[in-house]
Amino acid sequence: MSEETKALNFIEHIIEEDLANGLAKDKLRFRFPPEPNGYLHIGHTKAIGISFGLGETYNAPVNLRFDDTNPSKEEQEYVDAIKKDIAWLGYQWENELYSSDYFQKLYDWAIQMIKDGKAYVDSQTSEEIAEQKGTPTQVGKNSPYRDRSIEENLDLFTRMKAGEFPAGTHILRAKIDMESPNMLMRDPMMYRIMFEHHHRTGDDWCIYPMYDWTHGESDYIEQISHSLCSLEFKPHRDLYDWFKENVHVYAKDEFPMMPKQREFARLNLSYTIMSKRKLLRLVEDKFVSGWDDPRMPTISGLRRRGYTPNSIRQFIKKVGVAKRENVIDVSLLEFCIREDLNKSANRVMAVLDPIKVVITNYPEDKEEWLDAENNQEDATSGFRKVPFSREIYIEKDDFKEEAGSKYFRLKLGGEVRLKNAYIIKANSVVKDENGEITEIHCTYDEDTSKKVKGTLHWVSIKHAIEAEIREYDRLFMHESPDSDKDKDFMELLNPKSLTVKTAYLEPSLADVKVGEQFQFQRLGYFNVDNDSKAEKLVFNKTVGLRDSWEKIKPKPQNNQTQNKPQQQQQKRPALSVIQQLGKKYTNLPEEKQAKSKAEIQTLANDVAYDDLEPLFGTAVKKAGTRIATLIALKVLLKNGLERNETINEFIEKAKEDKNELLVAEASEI
RNA sequence: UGGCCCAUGGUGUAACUGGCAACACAUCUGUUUUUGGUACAGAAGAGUCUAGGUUCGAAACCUAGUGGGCCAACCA
Repeated sequence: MSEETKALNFIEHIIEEDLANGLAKDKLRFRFPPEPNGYLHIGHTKAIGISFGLGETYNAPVNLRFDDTNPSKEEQEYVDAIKKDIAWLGYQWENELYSSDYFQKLYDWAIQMIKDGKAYVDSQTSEEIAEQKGTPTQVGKNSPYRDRSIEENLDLFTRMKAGEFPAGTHILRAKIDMESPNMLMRDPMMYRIMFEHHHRTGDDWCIYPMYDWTHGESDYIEQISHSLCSLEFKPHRDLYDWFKENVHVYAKDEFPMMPKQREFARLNLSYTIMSKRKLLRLVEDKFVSGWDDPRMPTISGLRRRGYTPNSIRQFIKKVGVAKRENVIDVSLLEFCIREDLNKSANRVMAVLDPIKVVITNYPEDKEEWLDAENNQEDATSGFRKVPFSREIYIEKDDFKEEAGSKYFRLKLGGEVRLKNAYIIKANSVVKDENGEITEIHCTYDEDTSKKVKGTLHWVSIKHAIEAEIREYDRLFMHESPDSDKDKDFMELLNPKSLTVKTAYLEPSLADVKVGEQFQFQRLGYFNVDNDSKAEKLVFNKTVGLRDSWEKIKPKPQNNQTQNKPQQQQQKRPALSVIQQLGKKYTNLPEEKQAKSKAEIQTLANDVAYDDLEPLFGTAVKKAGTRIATLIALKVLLKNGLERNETINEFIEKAKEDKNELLVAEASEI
């Protein structure tokens, strides 16, 4: 709605256009229609964000409607979980509704359609019906029951409802077109018989309406203006419209507006799966502790992991809305949570992988309580006291006996600052019989004004409290575990997705409460897990801090994920580099042109003629690419390639070009 | 043997009825910093899948091709 430079997505464009064409703004109405058969996940937040977000920007009502037409799968538990998650995200629905609220109305309309010859009862088996339906490339055949009389249809259908027939014996179908290229239009099913207890209507019904019939008409009854769903429902749109137009004839006074279905691409996140079925399997096979395991992409999992509603809403905003298949990099999600927590989380000190430091010139019985700032990003957050004493823990990673100048941390003979405390200098180490360092002996200096490169976090050993820390890595090793057709997704699981550690924390954390969030200084953001008790604290690592040291530090062993991108870059074929250089060629100043040219000439030595030839067909207007091709060609010729018809043609054509550089290059041959 | 949808830096999204391809993340440089964080400043990276066409001018419009996705549950 904002009047400023708007970068609207295609759905907003549609709405703006409808508004411009006379749709009253107060007629805008949206809905989010989950089926209560599972937990909501990060993929759903996109749909939620779109519809509820539209409601917020246009100040329009958004209904939460449970699409509960299949009692065999749906449960109240899921209804409750879904409501909780949406509310937690901070969205408010106008009405809490259920498709099952409309069962009677739907039934009445179905009767009307039978009377108008638009629906009929089919009494074949599901196999027979499936066979007659044809395939995407083959048309279907009419059912032998397609031309039953209206009376017979009415009789059968009312008896279906009355429970006179066993499940599977009859269905109600819309009479549309068995030869439609759209399979959904080949006399789709409207009702099936199901003797199942429904979580809301109990045993009132034994026939239940199908999705297409129910969903569209629910939108219609609620007078939804824009019904937004994901791409796979695109083919359903024809049917959505067909049902809608037919019912409109019966109800246009009561329900004047015809809703409009539009489809967007669903969200995919790298290294994670979104299928409810597969997520369920992770739960059932006990690979995770439950739907809310912090590694799960469910909303409840993210919540337990420490993701905030705000961070998720930001994420959805940044992800955008379009119709293109996409895979969002998890780093974007991580950026969003860091951005949020950076402002709000208090900083504390915790050592996850301890090594003991003895400050030899600090008196044994002395202790001091030093001031520590809670959050420098938040002026109101204040200070707390942290205890300092002769023996402290620092991270193992923060000490090396010897290290280069790029290592800012503690090394023998070197100095570092202890955050909120003194500057220490490492003098010697104590080792055990295996040569493992057990203690680092340091001396401290009370002058804290000195400039030192590194600052370490630490914890006084005698004041430290222990806690369990759960660190998480991605659940899958594969970038898109959902789409690998050769492998079952369970094979792609990361066996090291959970690491449990015992950490030492500063004592101010003694009475934290479940859900509280902190930044463990220099390590990352952590929250107090549901399992945490006063006697045994448990923290989850929400996300690490950005770590530029991690990227540059010398790596002891090959890390697969780190090496992969580099390999790809090295493998980049010479020809594609030449093409790229060519693209920019004509825009470069002369000296850079010369440089590019030299580079192309070098690269050309690694190019085979067969690979180069296709470039001769480059569009005329892409002069740069043609120049690069020409330069490379000249190298090949010089290396002994024989001229042929194609080559001559290419050169002649170049000579006639309007681009002078190209002509010049061509003339040199 | 079909129908529909999609194609813009590594990733994701923009570019209003054709007019210098922008923003975010990621990457890389610096500066500041008692977090190798944050903040700030900057850099690199795309002639918009290909080929034709329309036009003074095309990422956008048209045609064809290529590539990807979706469509055959008494699921939603």
